[in-house]
Amino acid sequence: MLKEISKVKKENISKLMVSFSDPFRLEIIDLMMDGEVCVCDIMKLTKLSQSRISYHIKILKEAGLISDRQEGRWVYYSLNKESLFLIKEWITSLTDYSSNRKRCCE
Amino acid sequence: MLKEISKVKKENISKLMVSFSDPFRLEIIDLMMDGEVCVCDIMKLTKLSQSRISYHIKILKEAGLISDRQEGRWVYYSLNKESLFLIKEWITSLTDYSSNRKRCCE
DNA sequence: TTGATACATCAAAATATTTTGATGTATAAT
DNA sequence: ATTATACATCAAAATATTTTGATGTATCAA
Repeated sequence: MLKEISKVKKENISKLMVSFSDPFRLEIIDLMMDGEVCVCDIMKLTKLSQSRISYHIKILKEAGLISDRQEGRWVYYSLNKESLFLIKEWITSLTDYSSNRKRCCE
Repeated sequence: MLKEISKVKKENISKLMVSFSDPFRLEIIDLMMDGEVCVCDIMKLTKLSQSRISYHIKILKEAGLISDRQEGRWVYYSLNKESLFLIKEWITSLTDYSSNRKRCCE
């Protein structure tokens, strides 16, 4: 249950969800499904400006959703499976809630 | 793969993610884990103002994350398991991406 | 060592979201 | 009928996020 997940984890979830909440970030995430990509790849494939991409990449990185690896002039970004697993776990805890109806306001 | 998920579904995902992106909405979702709640419940448990709660409820409802059921003066809200399942499916598709590294920018 | 490439960072402007307080509507109890 | 409760809606203000264009840094090639 979410209530048993620590405050730290809850804040992680919150940040991860925010990182998912922008359509352009979803696009970028989409591109990362096939493996590593660099900013120049994203530029070619999305037609977003370089600084705009860097901004969104930063949000994703700070949420812990992606990892980076530098190689010369290029920085390769890829999805962080652990974070995805954390979210999946959380969603699962939501779907498993007890459906006992209870009356309120009485 | 996300690419195979239809545009409509993608937009659903986007809206669902936005609905998850506010800490107060996460709190409200949390409360719904144990079953149905009404606005007055949420007011008592979160100390948020009534209109503020109504606003967030609206976002959650429009994203399809929650369902409502009126009974007299009260409106009971509960999590919509189908939507949660959709998200879970999507996250799963992300975790299943092939990890074949590929070079870019060359 | 000069110039080009890949990307990050910054501040300002543009835009979007959230909050507040007031008002509106429906239900129900007196 | 009148009043109270539960909630929705609205417009304005407050706040947060995103975009833009400029500048900065590191790497590499000539």
